[in-house]
Amino acid sequence: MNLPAAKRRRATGRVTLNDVALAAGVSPITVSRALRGERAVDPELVARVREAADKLGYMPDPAARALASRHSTHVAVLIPLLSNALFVDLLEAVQRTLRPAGYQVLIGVTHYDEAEEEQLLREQLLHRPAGVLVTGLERRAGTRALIASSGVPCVHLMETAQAPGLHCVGFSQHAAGMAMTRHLLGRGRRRIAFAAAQLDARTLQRLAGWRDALTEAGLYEPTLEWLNPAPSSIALGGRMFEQIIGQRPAVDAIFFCNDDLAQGALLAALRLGVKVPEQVAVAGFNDLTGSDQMLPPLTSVRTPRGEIGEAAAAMLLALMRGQPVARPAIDLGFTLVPRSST
Amino acid sequence: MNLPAAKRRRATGRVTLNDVALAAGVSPITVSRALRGERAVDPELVARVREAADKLGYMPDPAARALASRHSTHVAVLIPLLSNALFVDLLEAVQRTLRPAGYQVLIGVTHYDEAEEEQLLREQLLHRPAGVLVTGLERRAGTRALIASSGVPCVHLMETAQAPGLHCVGFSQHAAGMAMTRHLLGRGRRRIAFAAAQLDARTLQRLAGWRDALTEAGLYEPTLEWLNPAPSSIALGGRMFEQIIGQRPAVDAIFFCNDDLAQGALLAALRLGVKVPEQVAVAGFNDLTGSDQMLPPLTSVRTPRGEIGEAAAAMLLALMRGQPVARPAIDLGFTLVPRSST
DNA sequence: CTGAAAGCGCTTACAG
DNA sequence: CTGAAAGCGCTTACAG
Repeated sequence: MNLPAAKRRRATGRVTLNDVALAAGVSPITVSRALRGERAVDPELVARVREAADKLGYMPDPAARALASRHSTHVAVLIPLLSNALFVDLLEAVQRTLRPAGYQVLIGVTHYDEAEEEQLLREQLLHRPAGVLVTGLERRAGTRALIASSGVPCVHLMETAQAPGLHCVGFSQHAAGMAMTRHLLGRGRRRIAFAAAQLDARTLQRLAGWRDALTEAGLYEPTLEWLNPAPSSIALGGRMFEQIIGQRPAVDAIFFCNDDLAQGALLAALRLGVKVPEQVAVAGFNDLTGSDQMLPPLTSVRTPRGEIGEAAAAMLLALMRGQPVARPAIDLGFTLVPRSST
Repeated sequence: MNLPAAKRRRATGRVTLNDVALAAGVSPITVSRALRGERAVDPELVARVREAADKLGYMPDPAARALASRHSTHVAVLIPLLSNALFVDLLEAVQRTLRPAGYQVLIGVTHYDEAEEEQLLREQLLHRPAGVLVTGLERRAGTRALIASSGVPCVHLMETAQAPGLHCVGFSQHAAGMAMTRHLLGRGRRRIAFAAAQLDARTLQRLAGWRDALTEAGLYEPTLEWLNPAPSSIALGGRMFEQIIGQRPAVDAIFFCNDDLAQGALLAALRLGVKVPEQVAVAGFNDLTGSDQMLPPLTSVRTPRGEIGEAAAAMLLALMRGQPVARPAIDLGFTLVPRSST
């Protein structure tokens, strides 16, 4: 190895494609192709290259690869919050599916802020991600344009709709809102309040489902809506419960848009001595951890976020590989979980 | 713009450093230096370059930058779980500090598995991160060697210790364990059980703190330790509470290693009709969301994870910039939060 | 303070 | 099926 000094000047000590090529006695480009399993390379050469690569401990440099191919192995994932267990479950499932396929997940937390989402996406796109996963279907026109013009494959999480070129995995938030409301109606409740925080797009779809179910039953009344734009939390659920019970004692059921609110409500009921479900039924959404441990156990809707994360990641994988996608819009449904709180 | 075809062949349409250089009438290298604020560049030139870059909407390519400089703008962060709010708070603080400085966070979830941690780090290191953040001080020798030989600056989260070359931000888990135990002793408790799940390094340090405080008081007894390697959860806390109360009715206080367990215990107590704190006091750790809403509100230890995330990220920032670090080991303390459960 | 040259480690696009 | 050439878009190291 008598390379001229100039050749060694910036040597990083890293094992490169070239080293493998020399060891295997082929050209670098053949190593590249053999290792990526691209095109037809003589199986015997592939074996020789593999062996040399293993022996030298060769690992491709993602930066060089990204620069040359104009695609990194990053996948950008944009979620509203990390403090909602829902999105953590989603993320874990995405990571579980994408990592073994050789992709790195870049997480962006939008805090339910459309401007922040656009800014994050703009930054992520600089890294030439191989794919993008975003939460929900609604966003700024600028953000949508950014995605479209980037040409990067994109799958939408948590909601589902049919539209040309749209890829999404989720379930009908509206139908889930209706289902829970009908469950409460089925238990004989007549004054069913809807209590929500955050008021993001999906919460509003559940609200619409509740509204439609009550209207259908001839029991809809605008004053039964309790909407609070503040972030969802156990403490807020307690306050909302006190408020509703205090101002509308005739309410006989409260459908909270998320389990943390409902859990807070159950704790407040215990504190206040309000009997659940005798005096008022309490229902939640998402079936978060702890809901089955509450007193009484909380009726909720189990949402398939793990499955959504996996299916969306699998769909993105196909898109990134240029493979055909059988169903571009997947509805994974939901499960009503009746417990003693209703 | 009459470039020969060959010049345009692989044009990406992206605005490059070269485009800015042409527009500003300087060499590309001067643009590079001006934009990075490196060395002394004529202020007038800097202004001209900035203007040209803004006008063209130039954004540097991270892959090209990483390849040439051998450092990406990624920071790898290794945490045990995303399903513990503690680490989510940590992560949010890290992101909040690192993103404005131009760094992207790559999250690795180790699931409390040392082999997985090593594997994740190995993958992350391929991306030539500018820095690494890891949770805790204990890990495999191989993982430590990987960090050391990479030469990438590394800061340790959640624990603190003095050692040459070691950078860490945290607090004394042992002292916190002692403090809570002494609080219980101060409330007249004499048979104080310690109930833990997961059994990671930090949990065991709290256990040691509990043990030392009880030994000091002449009240230590091995059978008061309830250690379960299963993942921590509200449901598990309920089961452990039932078990302890069932098998050792004389226990007059239980110190749970994490708030989720303690919350589950409080719910189980309600279910079983066990009076808290009259019959048995219940304490938790980390002061997680909802603990102040429990019935009775849960006594806990507030841990400064937000501050830890910020301080660690700031320290890493200094290391990545080659700046001196005043204090390589920062102890941010903790706060005992007494509530009605003890 | 500024620049021309070389190179980071890969892949694309073209030949054969 | 295999390869030589060129290039991806930056920064390093050396001069001046």
